[in-house]
Amino acid sequence: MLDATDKKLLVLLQSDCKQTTKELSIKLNLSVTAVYERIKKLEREGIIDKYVVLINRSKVEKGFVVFCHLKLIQHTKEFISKFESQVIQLPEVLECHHVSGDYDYILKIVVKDMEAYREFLVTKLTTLEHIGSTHSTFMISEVKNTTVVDI
Amino acid sequence: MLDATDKKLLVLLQSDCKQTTKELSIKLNLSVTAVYERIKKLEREGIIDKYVVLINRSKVEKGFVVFCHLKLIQHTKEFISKFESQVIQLPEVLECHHVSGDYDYILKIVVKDMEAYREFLVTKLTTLEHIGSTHSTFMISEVKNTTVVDI
DNA sequence: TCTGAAACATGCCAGGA
DNA sequence: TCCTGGCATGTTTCAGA
Repeated sequence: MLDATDKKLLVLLQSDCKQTTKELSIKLNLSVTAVYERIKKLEREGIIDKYVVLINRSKVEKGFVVFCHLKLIQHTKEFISKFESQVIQLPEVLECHHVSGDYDYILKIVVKDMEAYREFLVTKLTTLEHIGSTHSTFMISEVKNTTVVDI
Repeated sequence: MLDATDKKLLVLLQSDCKQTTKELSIKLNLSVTAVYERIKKLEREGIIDKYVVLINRSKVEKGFVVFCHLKLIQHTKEFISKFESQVIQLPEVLECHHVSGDYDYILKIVVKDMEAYREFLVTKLTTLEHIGSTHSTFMISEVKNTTVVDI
């Protein structure tokens, strides 16, 4: 399993994966090779999933974030899997979570502005099959948004 | 501004930032140096925000995701900024969005299991000042979760 | 599982078109 | 903004503890 050094390493990499193994080795009091092998192990085990760039959405005209709560008209297996396979295809939908409660799904949608969202709703989202109702909640400001999981 | 090559480059880096500039140069039909300079430009402009590792939450005992809708008792500037500065400190809270609608905030919280969430609610979240009410929605399954913004 | 050194690949900076 | 070339720096492998 993960020891304290692995956990520390994961926190460091989650904040900045461009650090060299040398920098990491200093922070962890290990040799360069030791760090290298620990990283490879974490990759092999699938704990490290991927290395990605995070971009500044507001600088590429994607600053408008909407949380859309959505209900299906029925909860048959067929309707669910049909809806899910279609929603995955939509690039505006960054996240789709099947959830408990009044609504079936919570979607996080990113577009340019309100007009683009209206267009998305009308031409894309509500044209999916089996959708009962939707309820849109608009983001006013982003207080916190991190990908770093504290282990 | 961003030309088509920049956009393609950003999509590639958002999916995998460990690709070498050589690999990218082939995919983009450019020289290694040209790719290198475009990346540096995107970093300078702040469009590329950071390079991070994404981990597999379920493999590190953080597979339990909760969306918590939260209301403040009042909306004075003081209460808002106090709440926001405190919620940022909580490592279990990956996201906190100030939103329109019935609730003031939507939080995305990641913990080990229901018991850990109960503990978090009782000892951390509800001890913050000025909180009116909360409504927790539990994730049943993750249909889609990407950081890639289609530009 | 760690260390240290050696081979190899890549990142990065000139200089010029 | 692009290319070619070369040096510096990084990654990766391997033997040995």
